[in-house]
Amino acid sequence: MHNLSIGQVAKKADVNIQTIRYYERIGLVPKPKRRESGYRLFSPGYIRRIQFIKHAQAAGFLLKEIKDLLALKVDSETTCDDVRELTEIKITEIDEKIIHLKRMKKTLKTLTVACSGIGPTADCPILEAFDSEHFGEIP
Amino acid sequence: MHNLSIGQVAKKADVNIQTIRYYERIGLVPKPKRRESGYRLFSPGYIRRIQFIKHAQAAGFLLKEIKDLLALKVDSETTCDDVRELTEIKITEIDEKIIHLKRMKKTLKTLTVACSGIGPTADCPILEAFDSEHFGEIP
DNA sequence: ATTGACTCTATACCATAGTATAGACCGTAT
DNA sequence: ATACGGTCTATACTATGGTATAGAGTCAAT
Repeated sequence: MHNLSIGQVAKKADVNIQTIRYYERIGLVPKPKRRESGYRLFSPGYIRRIQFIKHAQAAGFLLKEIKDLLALKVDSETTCDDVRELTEIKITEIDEKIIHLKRMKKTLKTLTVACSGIGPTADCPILEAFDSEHFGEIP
Repeated sequence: MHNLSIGQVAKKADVNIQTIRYYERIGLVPKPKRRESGYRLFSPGYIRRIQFIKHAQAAGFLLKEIKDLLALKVDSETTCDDVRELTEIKITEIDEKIIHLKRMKKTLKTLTVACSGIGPTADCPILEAFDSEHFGEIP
């Protein structure tokens, strides 16, 4: 089996048909060949390509960044080090997100501890905190 | 000073004018009074309301959820416990996001370690990993 | 009275990553 | 030959949280 229809690729790569067309539209995958009727014809390598995208996405890369990654892959001028650099930037970004989330969590945790759970919302310390001018400051 | 123009509120609450109109549109803030000319007239309490929204947002709540929070605040039937429940759900969500990010980070970290940084991208272990069928599996 | 700053509405646009739909056309099995 | 399913393009819509713009009208100071 050589050429696959878009439906077959979608099934094998476990993505929506529209997603494949979307990837093509934004230049994330090359334009496939076409039948005379206009139907797309995909070589089996396309499935790998889509899985590559999905894996990189799962690792935290945006489609735009994956596009860069794929460009590096093709460009013989670039080295493995370029890829590693992008990966390290991504790690830093992830670290920043984690720090941010931890800070949010800490704030909420403090508020739930202060909240007895009884009484009307009018006296709720959580809502009061959101109302405070000093919200988020370290006491 | 009693009534403020939208520009004054925007400045004091440190948000964009359009943001205030947007909040009004989605029902996050009540519709303000109007002059005869149609100009909005805000009571000073509006500034607090917008700051409440910004604080809750900084704590990780979506505008939709903040709307719920504000509804609880007004409803005399609900108790402080309802607020705490939403807050605890939010903490759980934040935890899940942190776990997800840590997993992503670990994957990328493993890949950078495997990458010598020298050689062409064709031999890059990071790109190879994204190409692998076993990506993300624990070895 | 006129200028300049402000505000009004409505609409469109940004990023992000798709999904859904309409209406037309194609491919193949019966 | 016709029915059914697949595919085509183009466009609109989803969620999220806004920002930008056009063209009209208003306010206040000079």
